[in-house]
Amino acid sequence: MKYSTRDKILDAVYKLVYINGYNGTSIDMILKECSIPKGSLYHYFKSKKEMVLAVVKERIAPKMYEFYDLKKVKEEDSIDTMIRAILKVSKKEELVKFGCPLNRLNQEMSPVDDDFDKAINLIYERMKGDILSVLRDGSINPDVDLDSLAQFIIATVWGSLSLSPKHSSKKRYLNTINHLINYLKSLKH
Amino acid sequence: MKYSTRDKILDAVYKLVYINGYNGTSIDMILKECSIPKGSLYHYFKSKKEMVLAVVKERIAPKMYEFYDLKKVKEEDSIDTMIRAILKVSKKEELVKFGCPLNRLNQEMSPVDDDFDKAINLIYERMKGDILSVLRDGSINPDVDLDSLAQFIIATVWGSLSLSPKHSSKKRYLNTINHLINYLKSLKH
DNA sequence: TTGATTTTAGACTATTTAGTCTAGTTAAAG
DNA sequence: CTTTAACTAGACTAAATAGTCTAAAATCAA
Repeated sequence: MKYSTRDKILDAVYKLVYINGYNGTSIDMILKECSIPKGSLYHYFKSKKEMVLAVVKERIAPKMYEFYDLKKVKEEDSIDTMIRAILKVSKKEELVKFGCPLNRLNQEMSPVDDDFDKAINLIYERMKGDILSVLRDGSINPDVDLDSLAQFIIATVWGSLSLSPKHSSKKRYLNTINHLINYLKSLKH
Repeated sequence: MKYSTRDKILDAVYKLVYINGYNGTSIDMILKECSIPKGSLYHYFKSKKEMVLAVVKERIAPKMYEFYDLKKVKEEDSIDTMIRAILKVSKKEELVKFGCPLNRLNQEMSPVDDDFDKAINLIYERMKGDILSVLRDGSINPDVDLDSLAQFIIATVWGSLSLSPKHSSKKRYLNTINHLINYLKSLKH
């Protein structure tokens, strides 16, 4: 299994854009990071934007589905499944340290570029759908609106991860998110 | 009361950086936005970075303290005060549309620049302190950790505001944040 | 092996970037 | 009115930016 040039590029761009943002990452930084010449880069991608959109689809999306993978943490009770997924996030060091890569790019690019907005929202909607389907076949108090609850869960996790990157820690995340867990427990039927 | 050049610059930079980010805002964009020559800009600020740091201190900070101003919404019960403050956020159109300006800049700059990290964290800590002092003289269940609760409130509000700028609305914010309000109510002693 | 295709290589270009510099203008202070 | 200081004006510079282009090298199919 060889490590293709295209994969090398996508990995480097993922890493650099995650930390420096889209506008904070230059083509030269990317070339240096993965030691390839410019010709190769523009052989695989027709522009910087196309390249980063590819990263969204081929790197960020799978990571998001994996981070919040609900099948792997399935419990008998749907609330317990959610709680396990939320706790599992704390084990991903990069998430705790730098926040959610999708949320970061979303904040930078969605207000100024429709293509990013669409690509990112697609992932967001699927995540929300995944959460919803877990919540639906659970034992949740029937007068709770599940759609807004799914949204609330994502918003709270993202928000907790976004508090001051430099001073973040697993412990801080767990302390914050503990309130979400308490709330979820209170919704059990 | 005259509208000084310096104020004009700070207002323009606030607006442009809010939407386009630090790296997405060029000096030329700023000059165009407020129709002043380059010489004036560099007369008042020695660099782009100094200028945006001034915006953080003189524009973003006051706005944050105002957005979440707890004195103006004071109720008898501290939980009710918090709830009113959280609901008041929905009335600020720019917040609902583009998210929290402090959080946006924080995500872009804190991981890559210590000066921004410090300036932003100072504001964050003061906000947290303001919230804490309200929570403390209230009727909250004594085994609730107030520090992490304050953090949870900020994280949840910021997270709710950051969900897909383009598709945000007052209604969506209120739906999401309603779960936070339910949780806060459940903490009453 | 041969011929075609894909991939690498990096010099080059046009534009944009932050920031400098000097001369001119306006306002304030005496 | 005069002198000094604050401010405006924008041409200019050096570096960085995204992207182009042509030629060479490696890979693949016959």
